[in-house]
Amino acid sequence: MSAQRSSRQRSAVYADLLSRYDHPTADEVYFSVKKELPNISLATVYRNLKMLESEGLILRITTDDSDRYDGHTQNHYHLMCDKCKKVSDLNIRSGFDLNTLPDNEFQGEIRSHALLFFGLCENCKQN
Amino acid sequence: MSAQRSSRQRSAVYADLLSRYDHPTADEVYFSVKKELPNISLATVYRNLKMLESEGLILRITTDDSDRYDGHTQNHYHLMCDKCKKVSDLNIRSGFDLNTLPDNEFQGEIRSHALLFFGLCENCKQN
DNA sequence: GGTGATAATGATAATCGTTATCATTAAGAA
DNA sequence: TTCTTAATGATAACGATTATCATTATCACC
Repeated sequence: MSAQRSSRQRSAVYADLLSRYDHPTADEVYFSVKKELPNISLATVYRNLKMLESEGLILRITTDDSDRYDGHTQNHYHLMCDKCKKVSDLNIRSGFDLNTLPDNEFQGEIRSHALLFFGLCENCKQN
Repeated sequence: MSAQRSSRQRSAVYADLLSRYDHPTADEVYFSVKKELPNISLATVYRNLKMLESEGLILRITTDDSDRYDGHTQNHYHLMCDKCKKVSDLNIRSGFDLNTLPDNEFQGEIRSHALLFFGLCENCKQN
């Protein structure tokens, strides 16, 4: 019943994300993977990004513009630069668990969160 | 030069957001305001939501689906329920400033952040 | 190493939230 | 009241993402 099969396309999409740290959009992954698999379709890229995300192999970063993807799933956050709009990695002081941040009155259940910082990346801060 | 004028439409959009706590989408605001101003256009709602946001009078909550709006700008966060998909308010233990969370190695500048929690709202947790 | 069932693909149409366009209306200063 | 032009309503356009569907390719089983 619905066993998953491998495909060169999915492997290529995943390998592309593992090889880079610039948090590309689906479109950017598409053009990058196209160099190796010229016939790949944009729909296939979207499909595989979604699959890889649901398997927990990659992260999707929701922004005001297009979503961005990250092949590195170790715990970290992201900064979107107000000036150059690039997304960069941001490490957090250890010992924090954001999911425990809500006050004690909250009777629901926190399972996860999405956090995106804004400001100036290191490059734009210096120039 | 480009003085802003008032309009019944903008006032109605703002009043609607002030009167509710359910973080409606643009579409939901549209149908709500339509009761008072039957001829209002969806484009006008979008325009005014954008204006009000840029003036800092309302908040926009970016989600995977449609954006949602909040007329109450006191510092607080939001939870999107995994089950019912509603967005509810979430107060945070005082004393935290998330913008200081990145470790000391970061040489850029944090100005703001967007944080959305996921899990179960109080209603869905109980049922 | 075939072969058959079906998961995955490529091409493209469709969807949907949001924005742009533009002729018309209406604030509000003079 | 008049005049300038900001704001509106209607709707076309846009862009990111998803759905559709005929074709291709994986891989469990012989």
